[in-house]
Amino acid sequence: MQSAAKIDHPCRQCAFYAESVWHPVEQDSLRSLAQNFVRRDLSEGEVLFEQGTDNRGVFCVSRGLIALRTHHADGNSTLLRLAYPGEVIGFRSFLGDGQHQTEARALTPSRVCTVPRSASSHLLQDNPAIMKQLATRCVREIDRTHERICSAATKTYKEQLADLLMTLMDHHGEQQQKGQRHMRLPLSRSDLADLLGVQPETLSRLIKRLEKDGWVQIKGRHVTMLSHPLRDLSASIG
Amino acid sequence: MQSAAKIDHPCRQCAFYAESVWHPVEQDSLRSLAQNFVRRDLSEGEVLFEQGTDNRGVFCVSRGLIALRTHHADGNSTLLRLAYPGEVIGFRSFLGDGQHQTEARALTPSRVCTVPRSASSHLLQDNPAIMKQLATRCVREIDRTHERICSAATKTYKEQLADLLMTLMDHHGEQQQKGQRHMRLPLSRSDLADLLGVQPETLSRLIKRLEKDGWVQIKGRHVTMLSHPLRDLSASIG
DNA sequence: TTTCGTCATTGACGATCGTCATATTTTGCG
DNA sequence: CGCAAAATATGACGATCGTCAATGACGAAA
Repeated sequence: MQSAAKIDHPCRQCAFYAESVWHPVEQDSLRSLAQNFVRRDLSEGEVLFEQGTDNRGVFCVSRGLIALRTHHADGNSTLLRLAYPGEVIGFRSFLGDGQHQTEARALTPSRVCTVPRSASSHLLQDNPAIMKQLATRCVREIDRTHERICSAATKTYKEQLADLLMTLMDHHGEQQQKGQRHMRLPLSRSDLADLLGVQPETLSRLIKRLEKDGWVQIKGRHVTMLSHPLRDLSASIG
Repeated sequence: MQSAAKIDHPCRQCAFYAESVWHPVEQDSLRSLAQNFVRRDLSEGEVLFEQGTDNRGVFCVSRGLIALRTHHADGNSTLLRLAYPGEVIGFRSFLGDGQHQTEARALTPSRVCTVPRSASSHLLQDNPAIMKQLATRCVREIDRTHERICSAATKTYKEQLADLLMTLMDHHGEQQQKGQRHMRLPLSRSDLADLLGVQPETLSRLIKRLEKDGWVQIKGRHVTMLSHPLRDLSASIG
């Protein structure tokens, strides 16, 4: 854990900071909250918090990609969701029983803004505006899980994989040339399969099917896809 | 909408009331909140709120069973979740953009405690203790959706159906005699299939398989199951 | 009671998925 | 550069699911 960076706002990409700009009325309390921000950089594969440990605060993803995973009693585990930049994680245990029910691991080199529980719990707990912001985060996560349920009920695995690849490309796409976009895939095949709820062998065949359609090319962790047509894939595939 | 019942606590089963007992420190604000409770009885099939309408408050289910469903642009719809007694619904749109993204329909004759938005929005919005309660509701719903994701990833449809039937039996089981429990199934086959994410034909075959195991007997809406063995079904089925 | 419409079940068949086994590729390290 | 371990891909096969079509059961209204 680094020492707090108290000069200016330590995390301009942080959604908390952004909202303090959008809502000037609440700015004072949020500014004092920002004073307690701690910036932390995570290397690839580094764990932000482990399942079963005490909640130490609320985290906002600034850069990179964080995977939230639950480990079951039988040794298996499930990749619950990915946290992209701008999203807040850790509020579930912060508002709940105080214990992380998931493990948070950086899939790429990442940066998070930490609001330590010790330093500002009273500020978070007793301030209705900030409580509402946290509640809004919860609402967004509920929306996301609802969308996921609808996706699972409506779309095929092939479409879901296409959607996932497009979202990843939006966040991790590097350069764009000759109508193609490229990225380094931040997830392993196992993680991709886990996220879709299929077996790794099935995922491999899903990838092959997408490649046969010509929408995308995946070799190892190198992903290349056409810029525009893939955008319509989830709608066009029957 | 009925007129408010202001004598005593109108809804003793309501979780809001229950928590006001558990946390005496917050009792005053919650008692004044309870003054605004409106009790509303819903007949089977009646709609509590429709998708796309403005949020009119927060609802707590006292009795019965409420189905939350989203209608998609293509005419299809997805049954997102069931709300059992003690659960709070409507807070998503209350805390969010103010518009219901789901339709709430009573599957059985039900009773809900309504906290009208107009009467108590300031109380809900400006009181950190109540905001935290609402946030806690959000956390619980996130937990439930996470469990659902894990179930979908881990269990077979057969096990998921067994789990669902057991949960329904816990809430709607009527009498218990000779080691058997009985209930009137509160959901149609289509709704059951929707909740599991399968087609109605598949659900019918899932039921047939459960019946062949001898765990349960389902004729129309009449469900009879053994009291104890089914409890272990989800663990024993390989 | 009869009729009609809706809901539920059943059958058949093609497509997809899970599982196991085996090959191939990639990755990390010496 | 080369090797070993891990990750990924492929093949085969049984089980399950979705789809379409047809049948059967149930309830509401005449």
